[in-house]
Amino acid sequence: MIPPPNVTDVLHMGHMLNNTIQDILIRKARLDGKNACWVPGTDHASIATEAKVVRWLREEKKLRKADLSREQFMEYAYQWKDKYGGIILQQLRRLGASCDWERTAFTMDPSYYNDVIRVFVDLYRKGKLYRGLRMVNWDPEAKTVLSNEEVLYNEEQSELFHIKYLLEGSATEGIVIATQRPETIFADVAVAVHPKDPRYSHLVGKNVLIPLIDRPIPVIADEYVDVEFGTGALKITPAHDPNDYEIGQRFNLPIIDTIDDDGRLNSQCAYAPIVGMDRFAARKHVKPALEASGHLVKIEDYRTKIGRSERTNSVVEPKLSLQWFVRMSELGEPALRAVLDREVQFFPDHFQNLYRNWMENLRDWCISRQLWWGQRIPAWYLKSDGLYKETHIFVAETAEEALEQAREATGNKQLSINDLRQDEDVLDTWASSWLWPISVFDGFSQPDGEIKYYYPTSVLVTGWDIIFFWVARMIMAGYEYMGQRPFQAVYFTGMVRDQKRRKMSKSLGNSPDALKLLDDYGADGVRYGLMSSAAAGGDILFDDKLCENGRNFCNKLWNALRLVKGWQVSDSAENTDEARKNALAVQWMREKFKQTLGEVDANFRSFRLSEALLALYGLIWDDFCSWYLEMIKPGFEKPIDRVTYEATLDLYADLMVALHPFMPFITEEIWHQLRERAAGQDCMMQQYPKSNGIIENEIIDRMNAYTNVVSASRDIRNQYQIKPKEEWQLFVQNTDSAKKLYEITGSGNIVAKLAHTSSVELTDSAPPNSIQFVSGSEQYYFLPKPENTTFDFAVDTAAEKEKILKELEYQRGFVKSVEAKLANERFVKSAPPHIIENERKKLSDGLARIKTLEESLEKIN
RNA sequence: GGGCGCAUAGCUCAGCUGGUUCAGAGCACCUGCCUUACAAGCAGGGGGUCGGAGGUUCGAAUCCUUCUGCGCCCA
Repeated sequence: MIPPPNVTDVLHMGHMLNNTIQDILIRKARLDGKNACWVPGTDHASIATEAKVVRWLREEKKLRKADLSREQFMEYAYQWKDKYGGIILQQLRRLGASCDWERTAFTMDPSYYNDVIRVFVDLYRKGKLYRGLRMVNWDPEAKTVLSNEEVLYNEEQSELFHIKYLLEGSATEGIVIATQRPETIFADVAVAVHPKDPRYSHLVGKNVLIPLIDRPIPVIADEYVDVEFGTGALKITPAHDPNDYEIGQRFNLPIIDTIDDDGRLNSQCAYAPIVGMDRFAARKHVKPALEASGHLVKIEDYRTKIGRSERTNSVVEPKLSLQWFVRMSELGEPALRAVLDREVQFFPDHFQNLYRNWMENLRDWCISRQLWWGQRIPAWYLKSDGLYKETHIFVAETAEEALEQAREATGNKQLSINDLRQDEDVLDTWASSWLWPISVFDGFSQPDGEIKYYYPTSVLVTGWDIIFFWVARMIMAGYEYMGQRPFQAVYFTGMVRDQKRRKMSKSLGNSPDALKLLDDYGADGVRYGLMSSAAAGGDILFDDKLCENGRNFCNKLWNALRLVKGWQVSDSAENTDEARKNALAVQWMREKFKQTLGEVDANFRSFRLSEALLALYGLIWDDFCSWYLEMIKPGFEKPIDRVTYEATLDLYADLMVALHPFMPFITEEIWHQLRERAAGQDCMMQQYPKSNGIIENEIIDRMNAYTNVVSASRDIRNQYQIKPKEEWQLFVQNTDSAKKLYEITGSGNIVAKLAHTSSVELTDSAPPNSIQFVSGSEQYYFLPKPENTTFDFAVDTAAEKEKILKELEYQRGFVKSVEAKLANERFVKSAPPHIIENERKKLSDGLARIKTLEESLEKIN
């Protein structure tokens, strides 16, 4: 499942990471022979898009939203969407995203829109959707509700009033509360203290009187109260503060709403002198009154965050308003169980703790938004009831149906559509995107169609920041409407951060230009860069350097192609000997490939994609390029034998298929360059190489021994400043193990070729003037060819001796620890057999090595 | 206040079921090489005892407890 990006989005780092991961999974699935489907699309993103449209209207069309009708606005909004929306889908193609483009969906497509409405009606009929009070951000100037995003918080200077509420029946005893809003004390319904606060415990349960009006209210105890803040006593005003509202609900307290839509005190306010005044004027008025009555203890200067309307800059008033809610209790239960039972598996799995914590504390979901861009709520009210006082609600998919309901309910057959008013609000964006896995396969309108084939889907890839907004709700919708999970696995990506660990965002301006990155490093380079350090769930600190690695890797791949394609191929008979010698390298490379594929497969199964990529990177760069190609590379201006050449092309092509999910462009290109391909034959449609079959560890160990000898001789060249290309001689002490090591055809050739020696020969005695070294448990001698008398060098015996002594010391310590382990009865008794076996082998290898080292030391002496 | 996570090389991070594929990768650094695929490269090299303390175990970077220092989410 693709998380649909907002229709307003342009490609940024988060999208690139997210979609690269999805593309890797989808390409791998395709190569594994599965019918992989990846539905792309966009989300209408009500708030973000509406804000953009409003700005566009203001700047381009010189129009204000307030001057437009809803219909006009929507027309403009669709115009905007057609012109500027969905750019991101084009940009995703550049990244290589192999979506099923003909399936592109949009959460406001007519059919999708209908699904959302259908679900709303259905939930309402099932009693899982209701209308209730909720605290919203109210702009008293614009007289509109603001979304959280439209409220700007800034520190401002304010005053904290300490006001004494007298205990009922007492002239002196009382409780002092601290508030910034003395004009709201007439809406108070309680005073709350912390249950463990000794200062007030004796007052809990008693009544205190609101100053100036002397209305009694109870003193209650609640954990919410901060003992440190103010006086530790909090006035509870459910109508004018969200937290107070919560406490009021818990204690079943009444709600007294004293402020009208325009910010003026209304008749609910029992203190007559301020009724009709603006809230700030009222505050000014209350101050001297409290002072005169002796209730005002003191006023403190106070800095606090004040929320102001983005549009009018007026101070936002928390206000209770009627909103639509989805009842979460029943929906949440199966969704929680699904994750706990691993019906839906999270990667990394610790996110299920976060999920559980949230799901066990579910609050009902407010799904109405005071916007126009979105699915309009399909609820109608009788106009005669008056705005916001609706007692008759008709929820239906169409206005006609609602009218029908209204006629029936009122018994008035004469009602017309003009007597009804449709709810002005639209639905929360997530109330459409939670249906994505069902709706994109037409699951609601054609329940027996392709939804049957594609649902449940396999994997969802998304950021953990929307685990509640989106993931949890899709799971809920899945069980509610399909009776089963929407996906088997959820892969959580981390956030892309910059070098200072800040989240990359447009407002900070710290996000690299995604398109420029693609230009600079190529899509494959960027994909490599993103993936090489992106373990599931972990944030990635993005650095261009990572993409540089990716680009360099592409370059490496390309150069290897140049090398291989530059070879002349010979079919002549004398090359069969060459082929026999090369067979060892070919066989080794195949085993190594198989071994790595095993790791890659395991990594894919557990979504360790960066591990899989790094395994392939190492295989291709080190094993294939640095070792294998050098082993089989023909001499200057010499041809390569046909057998080895063909085997190499096959290996190379298979490597490209294996790497293809990660770097689709270059692998496709190289795959085509390697051989003539029939039309329609593509790398992306091949079969992923199989890791099955037993791995011949013996050949891998053997090759390890050879490459160690090569490395040791290169080290010596470095030390003695011997030119890499200068041909020397290499002898190995004639022992049973040495004979065995070099009995295989081609083994000596490989070592001699890579170490640039004329050959590797067995010798019974140390050749004079040779440099000794030990590799594995063999003793080697390295010396110039006899004719190369010009070469002037002296063996640094002291240094050689020191090196051997150091190595001896290490090996002896090593053997000692292994011996101690094996002598430990409890170890031998309780450790699994293969561990013990391994320890025994370590011991014998170590002992053989010590023996060789000791002999080597003697020779030097 | 509740919850989640992190601490391993100079930097960014891997390290799965506890055991020589356990201390690893890339970058950075040092030495030598423009070697007839590749200087965006090649060949070598130095560098960490796995945040501190305790415990479980024959055996701990890995499991448990605790402390310290960070980061995030919810309130």
